[in-house]
Amino acid sequence: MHKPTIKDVAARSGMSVGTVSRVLNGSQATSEASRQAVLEAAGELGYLPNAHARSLRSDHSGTIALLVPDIRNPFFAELARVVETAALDYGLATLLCNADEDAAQFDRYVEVIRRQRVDGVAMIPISEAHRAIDRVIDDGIPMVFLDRHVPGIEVPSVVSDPEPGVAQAVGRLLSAGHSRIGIITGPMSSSTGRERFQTYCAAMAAHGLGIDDQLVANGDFQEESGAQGAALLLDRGVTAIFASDSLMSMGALRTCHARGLRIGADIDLIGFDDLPVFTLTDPPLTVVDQPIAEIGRRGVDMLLARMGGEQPDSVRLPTRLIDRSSTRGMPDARRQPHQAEATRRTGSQPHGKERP
Amino acid sequence: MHKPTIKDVAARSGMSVGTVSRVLNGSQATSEASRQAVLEAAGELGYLPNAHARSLRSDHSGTIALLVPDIRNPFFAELARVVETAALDYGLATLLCNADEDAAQFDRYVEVIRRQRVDGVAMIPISEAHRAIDRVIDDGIPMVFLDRHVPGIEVPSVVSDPEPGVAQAVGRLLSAGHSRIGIITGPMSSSTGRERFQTYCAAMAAHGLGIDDQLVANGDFQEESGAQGAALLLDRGVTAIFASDSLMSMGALRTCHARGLRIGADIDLIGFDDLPVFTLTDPPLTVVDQPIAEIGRRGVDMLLARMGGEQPDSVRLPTRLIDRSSTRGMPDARRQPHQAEATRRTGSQPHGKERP
DNA sequence: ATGAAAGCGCTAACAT
DNA sequence: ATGTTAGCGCTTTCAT
Repeated sequence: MHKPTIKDVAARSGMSVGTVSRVLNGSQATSEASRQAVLEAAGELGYLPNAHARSLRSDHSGTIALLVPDIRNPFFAELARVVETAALDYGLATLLCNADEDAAQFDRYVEVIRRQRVDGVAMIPISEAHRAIDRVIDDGIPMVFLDRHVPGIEVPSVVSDPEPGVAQAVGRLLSAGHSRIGIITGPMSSSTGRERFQTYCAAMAAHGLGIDDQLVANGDFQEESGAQGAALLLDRGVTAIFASDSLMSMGALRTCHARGLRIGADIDLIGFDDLPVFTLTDPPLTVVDQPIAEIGRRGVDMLLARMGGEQPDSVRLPTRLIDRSSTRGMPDARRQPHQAEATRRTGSQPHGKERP
Repeated sequence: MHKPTIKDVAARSGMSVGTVSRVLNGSQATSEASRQAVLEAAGELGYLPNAHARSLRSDHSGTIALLVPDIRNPFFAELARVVETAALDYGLATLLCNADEDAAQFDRYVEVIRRQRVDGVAMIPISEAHRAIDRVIDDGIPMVFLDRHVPGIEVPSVVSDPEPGVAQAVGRLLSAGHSRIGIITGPMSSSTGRERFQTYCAAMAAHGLGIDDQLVANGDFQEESGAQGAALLLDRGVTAIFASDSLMSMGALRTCHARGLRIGADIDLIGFDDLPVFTLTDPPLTVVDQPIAEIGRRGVDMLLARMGGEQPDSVRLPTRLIDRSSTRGMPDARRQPHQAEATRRTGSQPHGKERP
């Protein structure tokens, strides 16, 4: 019940605490004999160093914080897993900070992060939390942004570039004969919301199509806003909908179902972010996919570089379209949707994120 | 950049560090005058206590660990959110430990937990990690089990009782005319895998139906095993399938789709665990639902009780059937599945977990 | 009510 | 190569 300290190990091994510390940390030279003695004593005692004592002295805690807007969002859950696994590979434990879509909770977690003296922070920023983010920077805690960036804040980021995927999506819809293509946007306060909207506008413009207000419904990345946005757009007579994230895609799906609309026939729908379940929805959903695993992995690498005093450059990773059955250009889709999907799935694993 | 310490606050306020500490912790008596002076100085300095120094001295860290098998599993993601939010309400930060379905990673995290001297552990145990779990207990770290329990380990748990939901599920299938009802089980090494299987057997027996080997496919709570299990069961001529978790339900769904089977007509399917997206699958899925939010909340309450030295009793929370369209007893379901669902959704919010 | 001082477990100088 | 020791920032006696 009493936890052995480094003193106990020293006593048992007949070495001094200094030597014990040195062998345990692999620092400096130690004789093989004392190494053995220390390791044996530590093993027998079941000694585990007290992380707090170590942090207090050495000023690094062996932990990073991951601050996400909403862990229930499958995109962030997946990202959390990638980050946490990559961090553990570097010997770092991850403090999960889930803002739960609440700026106040975001602030509370920033305070936790600062008290806990974490070695680094991987954050999906929300712009309402500008103040709190500044505090982290002022504290000098190394930080990287994941998925989103905040203009005016000098923090390296790894985000995806919506352009290629969105251009393909709009192209897909256009070649299926649509011209009134509505969009359910994310919040304009987030870089992802803005950029997905802008690339959609650009893609439309590239085909000579302007954007009028009738074509855009403002959402907030939550399912409910997707459902409402779809309803709005449908009432305005759009023939195709592009939803800016997975939760809003689900909302749009729900609205179409509720209205008895056949997606891919009566109305076309393309989502943003892929989820395993989107191959099983009615119908399987065509989506713009982003490379989550790579965002997470490179994010952690970047954070480690920052922790090492480097100034890594921000990176943008490309998105791409995954063509399934929610666009009418696939006439057979309604009849044998899953056969087609099942066949395609045996091919290469895009971004390595599909389940085995 | 240099972080102010309690000494800086003491100097600035003209008080001693002892008084500053007392004011900051609200412990013992302090005069109103010194209170003001200290608080003002702390505010001006932007002082935040160093959590490590505090932990080292006072032997409690203000953190708990949450050890989950796989954060990508939506069930655990939701549970993580509930636990983390409840913990924060008590001023506790949550260390996310994602075993990633890997016993070795589970062990590594247990070591992290022990070094970090967390105040408590909320764990979804995996039986292969018996040894690691024992270490936590030996260390005297307060712990509770969530979702699963491990026979022979004396740790209070909050789990759901599959019986009512599974009995309803089997009853539902039986009254739809089935007799060859197959099950895709979870691993028998987990209490949830075992109990869901046992309650299924009991429900079948209650109706005079025995279980032969042909009716059971062994799964491991992962999607792939659900897909394979469904294939196996289908080949053996079952007419209905019960899948023991949400990922395996998705796998079963996938297999049925790939074979061109119409669920709710050619084959009936009931899953375990509800997910928002299951209202949108083809068809909407009938499931046994468990009260995740309550499991998480009561788990944290129980952990706090343990941390306070109490010996709380384990609790079991009931499951229940959510009847959607994947059983043939709903002849209209195939035609207007979502209309029906949409209507029902406007009713009471079961377990408060459906999105608004 | 407050100050002085010990000490939590550890690492890193500084000795030797 | 190893021992000795100061001190990281804080809480908590023990005095006063």
